[in-house]
Amino acid sequence: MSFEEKLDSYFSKISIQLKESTGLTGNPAKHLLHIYADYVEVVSVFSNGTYISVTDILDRFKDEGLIHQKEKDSDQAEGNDENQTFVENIFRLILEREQLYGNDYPFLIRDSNKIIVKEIAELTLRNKLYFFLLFSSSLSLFNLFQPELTKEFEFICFKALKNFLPNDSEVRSFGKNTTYSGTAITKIRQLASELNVDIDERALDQISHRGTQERGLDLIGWIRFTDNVPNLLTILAQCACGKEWYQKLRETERYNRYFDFHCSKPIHVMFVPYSIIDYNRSIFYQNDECNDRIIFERKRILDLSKNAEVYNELISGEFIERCINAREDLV
DNA sequence: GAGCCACAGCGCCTTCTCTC
DNA sequence: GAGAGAAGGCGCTGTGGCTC
Repeated sequence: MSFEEKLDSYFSKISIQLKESTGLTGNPAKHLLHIYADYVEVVSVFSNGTYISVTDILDRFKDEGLIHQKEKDSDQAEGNDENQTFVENIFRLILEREQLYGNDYPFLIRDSNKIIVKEIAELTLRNKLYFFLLFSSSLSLFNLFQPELTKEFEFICFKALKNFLPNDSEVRSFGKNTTYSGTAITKIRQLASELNVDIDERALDQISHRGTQERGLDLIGWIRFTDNVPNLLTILAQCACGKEWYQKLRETERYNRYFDFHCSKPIHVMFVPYSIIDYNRSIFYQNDECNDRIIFERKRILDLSKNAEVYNELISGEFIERCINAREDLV
């Protein structure tokens, strides 16, 4: 199916709904408020110019089975209060995002309990980049476009890592957008040659000789010296859009065994499209998952996307434009 | 084009933890 | 201690890229 056909198919019967597989249905997971906030933002995108309120989201959660009716009437009043507080907390988080992202935030908040997308004419490229990251973190809602979103997320991360490092540093894509070719072993040898590092042949021998993909490394960046000693500041990066991104945190460590970095250990980093900054407490949500890693999440990626023109290079841009202009019947 | 591999999502099952 | 929900493990499926 071509991209155009996918667009037509998707927008002919559009429906935004939390699926059981997201792990967000059942009872509300209060430690995943940031994921629910993403969902509210997505619903708002499809509301086509109308405010989405706390009450709208409460009704929606009831319809989707996230919020259940209590068996006893006596428990229902307490349950209603809990549900109201839960959704209000989501909107409180959204309000924090408005402060955190400033002009890059593509939504307007009114009275702390209503959200709407900015007027289409007022949306900047940086606002649209925010949408791209939001949709990339909502793959379960946009399953049909998963290949485009994940591939282009890696492209955005490539640009962000380039901007993060000094001008004369080197950044390579080793994942879906790679310029390296051949089997995984061939690609790793090419990379080792560029880095001027020795290879641990025994470790490399553990890789399937028919495997072609990157073995957990999506991006690599390093800062060059003019000498030829492979004692470098090296960044090994993994990009992940899936809800369980934290399970991929250690994948780049394989390269500690493949390469002999002389007298130095590379820095392992993770790029995720999620907005996981807890603005008030100055920590990450799910911070227990990210030990010993530098995380580039939605805010940091957006900040590092200094040239928002990169949005115009995205195939997904057409999808995003259609989303902004779409109206979901259920809202 | 077939076959292989990697990735991400999904569903089922088991185990663990918490609440009553 | 029982029951419910959460968490983790495992295998399957669909998709896409690559080699042969």
